[in-house]
Amino acid sequence: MTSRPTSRDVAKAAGVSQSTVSLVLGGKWSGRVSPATAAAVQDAAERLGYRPNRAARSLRLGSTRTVMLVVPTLTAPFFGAVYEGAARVAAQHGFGVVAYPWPEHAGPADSPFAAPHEAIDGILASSLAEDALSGFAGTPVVMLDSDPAAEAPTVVFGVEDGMRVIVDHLAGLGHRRFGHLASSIDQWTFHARGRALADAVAAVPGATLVREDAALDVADAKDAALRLLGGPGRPTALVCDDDVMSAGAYKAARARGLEIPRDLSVTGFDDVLLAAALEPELTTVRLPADELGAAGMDALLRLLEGERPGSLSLPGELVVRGSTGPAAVGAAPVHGPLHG
Amino acid sequence: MTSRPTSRDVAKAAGVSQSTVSLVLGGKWSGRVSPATAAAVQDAAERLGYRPNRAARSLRLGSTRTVMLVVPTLTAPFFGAVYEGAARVAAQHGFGVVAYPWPEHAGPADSPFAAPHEAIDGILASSLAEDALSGFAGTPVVMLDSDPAAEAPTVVFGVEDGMRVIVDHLAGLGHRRFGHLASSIDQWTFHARGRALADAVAAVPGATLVREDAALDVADAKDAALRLLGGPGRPTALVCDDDVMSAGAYKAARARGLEIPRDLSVTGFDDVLLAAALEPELTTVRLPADELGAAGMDALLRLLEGERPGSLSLPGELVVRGSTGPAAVGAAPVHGPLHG
DNA sequence: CTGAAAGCGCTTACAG
DNA sequence: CTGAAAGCGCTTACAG
Repeated sequence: MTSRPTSRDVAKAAGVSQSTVSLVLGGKWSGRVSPATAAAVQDAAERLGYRPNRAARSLRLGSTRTVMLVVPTLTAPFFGAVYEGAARVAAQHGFGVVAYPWPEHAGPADSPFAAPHEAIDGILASSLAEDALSGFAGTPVVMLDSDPAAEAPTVVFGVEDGMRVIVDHLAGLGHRRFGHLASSIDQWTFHARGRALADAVAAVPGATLVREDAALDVADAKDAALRLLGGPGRPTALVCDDDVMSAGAYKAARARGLEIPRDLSVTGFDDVLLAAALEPELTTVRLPADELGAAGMDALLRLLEGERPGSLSLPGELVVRGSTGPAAVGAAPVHGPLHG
Repeated sequence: MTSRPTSRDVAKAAGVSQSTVSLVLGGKWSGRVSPATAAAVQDAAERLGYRPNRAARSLRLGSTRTVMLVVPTLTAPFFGAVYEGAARVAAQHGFGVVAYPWPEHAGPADSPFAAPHEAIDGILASSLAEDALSGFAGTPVVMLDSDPAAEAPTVVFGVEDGMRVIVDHLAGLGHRRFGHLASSIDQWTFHARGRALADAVAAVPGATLVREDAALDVADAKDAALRLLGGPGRPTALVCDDDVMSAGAYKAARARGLEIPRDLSVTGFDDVLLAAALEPELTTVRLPADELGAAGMDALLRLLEGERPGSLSLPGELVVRGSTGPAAVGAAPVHGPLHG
């Protein structure tokens, strides 16, 4: 046999009909096919190396067993990990995952979905605005890392807890003057981080917070950090929205002649490769991106089966490395609340 | 009409047969359908928002218009860029791309391909050993970033030129004692880099080269760099196989009290995010990963059309930043060839 | 417990 | 220049 065997070939080999093959191989034979026949079918299928034709099945069933993962970019290691987690779970259920990078600046108009829209059963969307998917009404969707108040089921990180833990850590080291190196990207997670940080700092007696916004790249973050470190009463701790921004903070510190962590503590968020590559290594909150993808795919699969999955929040974990240390007593002893 | 329109619906709306719709929409109507009829069909299709059902087309045609991209990991930003380049070109031809991360340690046995094998037309494999795809005899394949001597068409980077340019740059700065921080990963590109570096150094009169191997992570690279910098007559320039390894070299330098680039020059390879995040910023060779993906997909698409695409080499580009500088005269003036 | 038949939506010879 | 028909490989009522 030169070409791939079909269910008809299996039927012939097992001496049964095509329907019986379908029943047995689809696992729906209990009480409908005799065990002996079922065994014969399974044996024949294995012998011939039979694998069902997905196109035929899709056509018949009206579903493609393919879901689309929409991410801002695949170039950030974070989203690569989301994909891997999602694809792992999908594969266990016989689903494939097609990734679609959707850059922030692309509107629904120039959507890259034109083609694939037809060929998917559902959408997993990560770190997108709620209305970005407006063209997809009717397609089941699960939102990752975005506003849990949305209609669709969501899976997010507990960024609020993450920020709280960072502030606790820094406050415990004696820091009271905080700077927030904030992402200017309009995404739920960054809004949430900003709010959580402000709340956490407000809960520390005598603590202050100043904030500068920057794009998610090293150069821009450096400029913003420079501003943060410029004035009198400069922060003794810089809380960054993201590890990449921390790299900018490091550069600004060096430019100002500040040594980390002696003169300045810096924290990140995400714990990507960068965190361990920096010198000193970065204290940050580890966000399990692959678990985000896996949990999201799990929810989407449930949704496709008619269930109504609830929303979920995955905890981050503080990883203390070398970039945080005791607040230098008397460092930059200008205005701003004093403390012992 | 509540469900998606089919070609039959379009036919009815345009007052023609299904065959005519297929001919017109498939662009095969020149001289077979009158322009007026064709226009009517196109109009009806647009009005109804008709989009062909891919499953049905796949079943009929026996091809899925889906290709698989196999990469070692999607967590490295490099491979994310390869995917984006490949997916862009594929989309222009109505093809989808499914990514499959295939970790180095996974043998053909525990291949994740079990399921998707059936549903793809071709394979784009990046940075894999030639025999990794042995289970896929018969499926058209294009190899990326791997041995051009393979049977399959390949697209690679001109790593030899890249190494040569690095050595020229360093030699021009007066360096003669080179250290090679080499990747221990068994991939063509690293073997090629190693050979090219050795050749280039051999072409510099009076130059020497020592080598240490390490895994592609910061900590392991640091240890190897420490060994390289340990002995007498230590290298004045460290050539790293990869930007990540350079981060390890930086740490080793600091641990040894060497300042970059005053006491030690360091170069990377790839030019990923990390290169600009390090302090000082890294001199490295930029490898256009998205172009690799795009060129590879282009070749694969040709292959699927029956052409026989040739192999291709994409040039890298030296990006000089702050990590390289003049060799300190008299630095570590021990044995090893002397020079003015 | 098992089989014959219909049909998912397309494309492509084939007949007119 | 246009249409009727066949068939890709499945799954699922339906009949026995």
